[in-house]
Amino acid sequence: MPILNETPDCACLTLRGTARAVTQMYDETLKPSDLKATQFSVLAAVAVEGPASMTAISKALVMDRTTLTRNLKPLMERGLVKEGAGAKDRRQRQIVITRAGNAALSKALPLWKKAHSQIVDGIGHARWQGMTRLLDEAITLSN
Amino acid sequence: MPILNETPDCACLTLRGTARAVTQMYDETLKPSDLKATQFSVLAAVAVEGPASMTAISKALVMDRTTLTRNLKPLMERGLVKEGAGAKDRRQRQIVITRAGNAALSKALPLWKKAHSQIVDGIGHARWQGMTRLLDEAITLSN
DNA sequence: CCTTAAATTTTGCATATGCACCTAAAATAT
DNA sequence: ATATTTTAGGTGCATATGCAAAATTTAAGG
Repeated sequence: MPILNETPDCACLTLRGTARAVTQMYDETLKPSDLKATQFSVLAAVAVEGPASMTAISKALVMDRTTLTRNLKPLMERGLVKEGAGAKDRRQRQIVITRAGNAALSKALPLWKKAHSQIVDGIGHARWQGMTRLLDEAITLSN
Repeated sequence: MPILNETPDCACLTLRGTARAVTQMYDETLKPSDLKATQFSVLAAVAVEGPASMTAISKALVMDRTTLTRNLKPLMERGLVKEGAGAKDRRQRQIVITRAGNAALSKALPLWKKAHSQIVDGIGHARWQGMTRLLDEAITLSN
């Protein structure tokens, strides 16, 4: 057995593993809404950011621009979001949520709340706040 | 602007975003070793778990069995891990690290330590311990 | 103007992720 | 001994992720 007994502590491994586990629970809980956790987040971001460019949405999600392009694709095909017309700059695409998108979001919201509570209530709101701060610090330290 | 001003707190979104940011930093730091963060973790797990079955390794990594199958593929093709022979049960595959795999791991280890320190030293060891506990709790709450 | 630089987004390539389903082999039951 | 169930693993399909490079359009410099 070689040198490595320290790697189990790996920050990246731990964070990725937790993200995987939590994502699976969210996916399972959101199943009746036909949205996956990531799709819900993207849809919510489009809803909140209003008509917005790809770059703006990707920044709101702290997600790579090119990843957003592909994550929007299934939502586009299902007609939950669309490309709006009000683009003064012809390079930009103004992404907006559709009526169907809002309906899907409304349907998914109570399921999301259930999944969210399972984590946040389980950990406790105060401790969850602290955890959020730590996660933000980890992001800052990565940049 | 609809109902959702609560979703920015989303546990799943926050955890996934942090995992993405941290992974990118690890990937960048590990670049000279020609290993990505996930590959490093898988390789380290194979090294530590010794000759072990797919299921055993996937459990050690808290990773889906089928995901491990594909994550091992590039490592296999590069000859960093291989299938050993000592399988009494013909269903099982005994995965072992190769000499080249150990060399790659040794080369990557100081880079991993650098990336790890950037997060853990930045946050502080005590607080990182607390964070690890919280992340473990989140996993438990997801099951 | 016109050339070059900058901004916005998409594509090619490669890996990462997991559910549903399939195959094969071993364990158990009858 | 044969049938059933359980266990170990892989495949098909779909999404998720991001770097490098391309395509398009706008802005800036001379």
